[in-house]
Amino acid sequence: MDNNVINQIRKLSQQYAYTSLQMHEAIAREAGFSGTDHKYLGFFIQKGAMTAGELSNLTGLTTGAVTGLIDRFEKKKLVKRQFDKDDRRKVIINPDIEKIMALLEPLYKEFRNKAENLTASFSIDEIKIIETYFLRAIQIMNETTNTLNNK
Amino acid sequence: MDNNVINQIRKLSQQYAYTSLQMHEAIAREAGFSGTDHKYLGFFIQKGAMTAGELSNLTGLTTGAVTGLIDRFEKKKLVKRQFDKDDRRKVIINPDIEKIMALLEPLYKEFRNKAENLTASFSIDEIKIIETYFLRAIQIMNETTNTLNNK
DNA sequence: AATTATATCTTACCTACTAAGATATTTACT
DNA sequence: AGTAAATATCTTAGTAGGTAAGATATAATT
Repeated sequence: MDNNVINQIRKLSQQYAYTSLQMHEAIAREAGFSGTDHKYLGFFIQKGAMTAGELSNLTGLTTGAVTGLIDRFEKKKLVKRQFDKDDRRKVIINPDIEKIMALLEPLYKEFRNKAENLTASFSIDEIKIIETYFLRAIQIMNETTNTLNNK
Repeated sequence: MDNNVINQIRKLSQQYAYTSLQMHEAIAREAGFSGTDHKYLGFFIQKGAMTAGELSNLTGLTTGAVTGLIDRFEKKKLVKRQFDKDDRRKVIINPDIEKIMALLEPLYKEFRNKAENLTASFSIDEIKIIETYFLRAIQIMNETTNTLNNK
């Protein structure tokens, strides 16, 4: 295959990832999250309740850092700490999904509408192609990350 | 269009961006960059030489933070400070692209090979579709970011 | 020549991280 | 059961990298 085509896709996918990061940072800033906390908000929405230890594993942060993270979110009443009934050492982080959503949704709305329109502008067959690309690319990146992290 | 299809693409694109971020962080860690410096390496590769002020604008960091950033990169001999001949206030950051590449390339190699194979597994027409999706999505995200940043 | 503007650096302070150890609880072993 | 070891989270001390404000050096303006 033409190298230019491959290079073009490579550059576009890099740019896509970077632009996405920029947008998420802008949204987080507007929502009042300083620094890197926005990176962890997604976990609460995707995974729902989890223990502090699980969050530590997911994020790669030390348990001390997770304690601080929960403190900051709790102060904003976006999550609540609860002790596990069966193992009272465990701290279950209970996110207030509705509140988090209510905070973020207005900021995502513009993007979401446009993105939906973009998707809808493709045919089902075309979407299948995009889906396949995403799925395989995600797989490849995960493989690379795992290789590096287990070195 | 079917809402499930649209939702699926939305989730995949989110996951794609997040997975990409994870991979870049793993690569940066392996290359010996602490914290968030990896975010700025791309600027040097893409833009080449630039002044400290330009970097400050590009990154959104204060000039003080940029001074520290350049110091850290200079200590690793990945960039050099030079004074502008015509305006001696200006500090030109001269990246050693070859050295930066030599540092990163082995870590990207696995991913790059796999990504090229992935791209090559699609037909030209299919690639055009993926390209179009990326281009439009990038545009939409930039619009959203700009809207938020100018609020 | 004096004033103002600009580009970068310095300083003081702050936030969020890590590493190591403290605390509370559970599990395993005799 | 009683003791030791393991586990989950929190606390503390130290560090890195950020901001805001002001210092310094140079350039542009009047």
